[in-house]
Amino acid sequence: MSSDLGAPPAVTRRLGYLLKHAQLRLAELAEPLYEPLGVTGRQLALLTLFGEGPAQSQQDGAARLGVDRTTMVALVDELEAKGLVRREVAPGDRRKRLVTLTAEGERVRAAGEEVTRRAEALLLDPLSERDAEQLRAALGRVVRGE
Amino acid sequence: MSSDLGAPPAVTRRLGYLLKHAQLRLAELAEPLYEPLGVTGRQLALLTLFGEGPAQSQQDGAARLGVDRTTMVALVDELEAKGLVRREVAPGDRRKRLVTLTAEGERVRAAGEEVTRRAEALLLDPLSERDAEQLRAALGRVVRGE
DNA sequence: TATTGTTATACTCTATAACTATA
DNA sequence: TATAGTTATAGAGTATAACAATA
Repeated sequence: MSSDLGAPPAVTRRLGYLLKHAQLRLAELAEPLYEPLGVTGRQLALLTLFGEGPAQSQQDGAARLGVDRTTMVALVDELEAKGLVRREVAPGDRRKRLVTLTAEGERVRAAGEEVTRRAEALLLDPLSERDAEQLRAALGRVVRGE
Repeated sequence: MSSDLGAPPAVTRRLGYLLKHAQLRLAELAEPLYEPLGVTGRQLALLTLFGEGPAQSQQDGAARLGVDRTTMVALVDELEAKGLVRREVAPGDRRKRLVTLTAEGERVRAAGEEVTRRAEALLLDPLSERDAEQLRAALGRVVRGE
């Protein structure tokens, strides 16, 4: 009954390992599906971000996404180059740039939403409907720290 | 009753977002605790990997960790430079290098194991014991694709 | 003075290609 | 010929520092 008892502290049980590999698997499943849309998963996430609610500035988006504002510049550059978003000077504060979706951007966002749903379904396939919902809820609480 | 109905397709509900941010939060919580040990979370994961079961080659470790074998070279270099692991030519196949923990490496691994437990507990704090266990189980199944 | 966006730059992480030694 | 380890190198992704415009 020394350290040989009990399960070995397998790397594969660490949350760090599990989170990283779940992410890898999701990317593997989703990226091929995104490709026909001409965007990456990250770009699609940005379209989702800027597509919801009232127009947000780059800084707002960066904060919500948890990236630096300099990173956001490059990300928005990509989408703008593809004609999926526009930068507009914010009325009332001319330092800010509101990022809004073009008609094409909205089209891609909607199509991407559907594809994302499919990719997530593939990832969650091993789980029951209920377990999948609980996983999403648990992750949400953990991320929000509540 | 157009697209305004129903919940908005918030970025924060995407699995990609949730997994990434759960990982970020875990890193935030854990890294400060690892610092006194003089290792990063990644290095500790490697110690856990090579500390369990029979001695594994670099290639074995790379496969289990899901990284390239060239990446593994650099990772093992770091640990070797700190005197935490040794490379030994595998008896029976002199191409392979078995990675084994030094006494000091074993000491750090054990201390790190404890610290990891604490960091994970902090991350999972919002969840009940049972929900936390279900989260880990669900992630495990999703990662293994079963 | 502080904030938003921007650029230049550097750092981390990771992989691909080519080499050496073994098999 | 094929595999394990290694090196050199390049590509993502990200951040820090410094600057311009605006508040």
